[in-house]
Amino acid sequence: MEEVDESEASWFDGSVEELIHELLDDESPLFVPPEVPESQEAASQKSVINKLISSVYSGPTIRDIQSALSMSFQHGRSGSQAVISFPEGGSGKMESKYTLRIKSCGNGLADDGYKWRKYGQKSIKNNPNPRSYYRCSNPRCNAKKQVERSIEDPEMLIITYEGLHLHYAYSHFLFPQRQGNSATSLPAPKKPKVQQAQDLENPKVRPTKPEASTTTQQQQQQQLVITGEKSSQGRLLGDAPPSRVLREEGIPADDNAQCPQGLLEDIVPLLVRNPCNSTTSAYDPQTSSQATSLHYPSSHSWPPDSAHLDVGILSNMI
DNA sequence: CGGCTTTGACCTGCGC
DNA sequence: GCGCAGGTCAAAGCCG
Repeated sequence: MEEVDESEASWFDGSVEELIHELLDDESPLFVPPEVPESQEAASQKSVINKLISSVYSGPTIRDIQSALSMSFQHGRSGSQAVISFPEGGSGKMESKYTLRIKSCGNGLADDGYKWRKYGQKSIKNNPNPRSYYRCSNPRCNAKKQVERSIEDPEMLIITYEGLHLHYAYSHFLFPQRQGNSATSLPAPKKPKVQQAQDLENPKVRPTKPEASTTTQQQQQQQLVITGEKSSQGRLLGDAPPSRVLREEGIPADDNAQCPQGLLEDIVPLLVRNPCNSTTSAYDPQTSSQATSLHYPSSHSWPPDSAHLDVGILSNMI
């Protein structure tokens, strides 16, 4: 693996445009195979695998991210605000991990197009809100995510993704033609049970009437805040499936909105890319699952009413 | 009946 | 080595 450039690991505290310019220096694909201490044999095996992955993985690049983010901000209407910052990185250990912070005013759930299965919940020290652990329900996929609420802002969801999805997003298969909004195209979520689960994860914050709050949510969507970490190589790293070619450059926003599922979705979740497409819909925040891990509809982990995104991308490299 | 959530127990890593 | 905190397991129960 390449050397860590500590200078790149510092927090970036500027506008999204500035960050994008920074990032554009790097045209490398986002997917970087993890590097861990390993035997020579294992290393050589991994090398072969990496080559295979490289041969089929041709994106997304930082430019793709830029494209997506730009699109998101366009959709976000006037007043969209994005602040991207990178914390100190370079712990030395590479992690295919990134965190997102989502300020939600609805059910507090989010949808990333994947189907998750909850496998644990744990109360965290100094945080009254428990942390939930989810695994991709695809048995061959090692992607995981943790969902917890911020201490400072109970409406803020902190979602940590880890691992790579070795498959397409479920929504890609189920709703390949859907128009822009994953949420609107979804069957109405069932699951009243959610409320119970929701109380668990968010005992203090109770969503008000979702219908009534729609307007407010749309207004709040105008604020988009992204923070995060990037790899010490200046490379964003997410749990992108390694097999999809993504070319968003030159694609009209609308076209892109019609095919929101893709590699980029794994890096920049659906809502980040189309934050405003997911308003007023059949999506009922009150009935959607807290667990985000039932069937596809309820497994959508990005609430259409999310008003505030705080994306952090962790990828500490050696 | 299958798939999922819940939840207590167990495992593991880390700091002291 | 011990204790704590975080992460995972797995049995039980729920739900459609």
